[in-house]
Amino acid sequence: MNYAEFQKEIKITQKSICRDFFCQNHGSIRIKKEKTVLRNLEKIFGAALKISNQKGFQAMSMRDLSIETGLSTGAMYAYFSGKEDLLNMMQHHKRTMAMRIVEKYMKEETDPLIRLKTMLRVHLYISEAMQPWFYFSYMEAKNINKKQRNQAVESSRITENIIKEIILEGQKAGLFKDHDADMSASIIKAMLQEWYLKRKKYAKRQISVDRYADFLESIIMSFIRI
Amino acid sequence: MNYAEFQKEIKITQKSICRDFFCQNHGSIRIKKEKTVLRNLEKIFGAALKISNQKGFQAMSMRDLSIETGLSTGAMYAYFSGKEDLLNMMQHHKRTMAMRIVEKYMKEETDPLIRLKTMLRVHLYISEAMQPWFYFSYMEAKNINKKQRNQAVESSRITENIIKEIILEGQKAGLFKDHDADMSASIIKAMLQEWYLKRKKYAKRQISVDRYADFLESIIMSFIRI
DNA sequence: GTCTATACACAGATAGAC
DNA sequence: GTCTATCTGTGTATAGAC
Repeated sequence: MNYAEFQKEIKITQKSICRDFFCQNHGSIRIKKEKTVLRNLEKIFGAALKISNQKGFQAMSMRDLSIETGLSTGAMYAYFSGKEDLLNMMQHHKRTMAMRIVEKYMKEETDPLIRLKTMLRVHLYISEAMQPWFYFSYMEAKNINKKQRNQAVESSRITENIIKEIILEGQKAGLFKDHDADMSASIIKAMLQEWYLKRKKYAKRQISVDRYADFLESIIMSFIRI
Repeated sequence: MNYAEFQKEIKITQKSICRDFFCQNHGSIRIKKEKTVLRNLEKIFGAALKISNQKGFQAMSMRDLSIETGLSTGAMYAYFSGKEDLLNMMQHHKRTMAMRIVEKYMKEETDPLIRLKTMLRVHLYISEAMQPWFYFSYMEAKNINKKQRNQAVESSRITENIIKEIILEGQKAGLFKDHDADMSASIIKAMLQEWYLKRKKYAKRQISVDRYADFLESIIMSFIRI
């Protein structure tokens, strides 16, 4: 699998993300015409990600957002009940989107070695397709409410546990070295996060997500495999 | 070298950090009595790091800072000219402190293998001794002014280049595998950052900086050494 | 040196016209 | 559905007493 294939299969676009969001949240959105909602949600999410990822969500004013979207501040409140609500909505949505895709792909394999390799690629490719969302989610995690934060911590723990379980299976099967599985999983997750946190740096150096994935795979294999 | 030894040799304390700061900045601080300045700078920096690292620098109000330090808002403005100034001061100071220590240690060795190992430990140990500063510096990097940001990018580039140069030397000496040195350096830096970015997680799991250093060394050696 | 009181700019949010 | 106008709270920063 490479990124182009992944994209073709999943088709994560701004529009699909918004459609998905509308299906799950049409209760709390005052506007009812789907086409209008999609058009404006795309503007709002896009603008919020752009401004927040430049200077932080707290530093983004509703006026900033209004200018960037081309909507009035009044109009925006038809799509969310307040600034904090927008933040929580976005955090929640990123999580559910990402989790759903991971689960779909991870169910298909059983061999630990292939599972590990697949897992690496799926995570990298999702974070690439939704890079602004992942960056946002990471940098703004401090500001969300307790309930959401617990969910975020839980979700991150799950990701790490998936990696850990694969490593343990590999060790049991005699394929992997006897490293501390907890620590290995942590480090691997850090290397995955590096991709979306420093994406600009890699773009400047013209390193594609596929090349990054290949490199990661090679170094992880060299320290984890017997 | 372990962390206890490092600490004994360097003695990085909040007080030493503030004394150091005062020596370099007494021009821009209105108060002149050193003892008073040190006492209050320690309060201000401590409080600013605590609150910012909880909810972000932008979200921290001067009133918050005033309550946490026990100083009035008026009094604080005797130590910096505005909130933005405080941020830039802190960013600048973290950089110079860290850089100075790294340079001191890195000049002592020539063998690439030992240089790499030393470099790992020195970086981890500095970031441990100044963890709130490192976390702050990373998370608030977006908000600083252009001049400071360029310095920050430059400083980060230098760190990465030091690692890269060591790897290239090791390859030339026939000690290291022929991996892409740029990528390897990036990944190693990411693993170093992981320590201070997720320090709470490791504290909860009772993993010390020494154990983390040992683990990092072992996995880096296993993928980098021939 | 430090405090209290306050200026005044700007934030988020809403009401009501269109 | 969207806009304009505006309310009200909170933010940073300062002036002047002590």
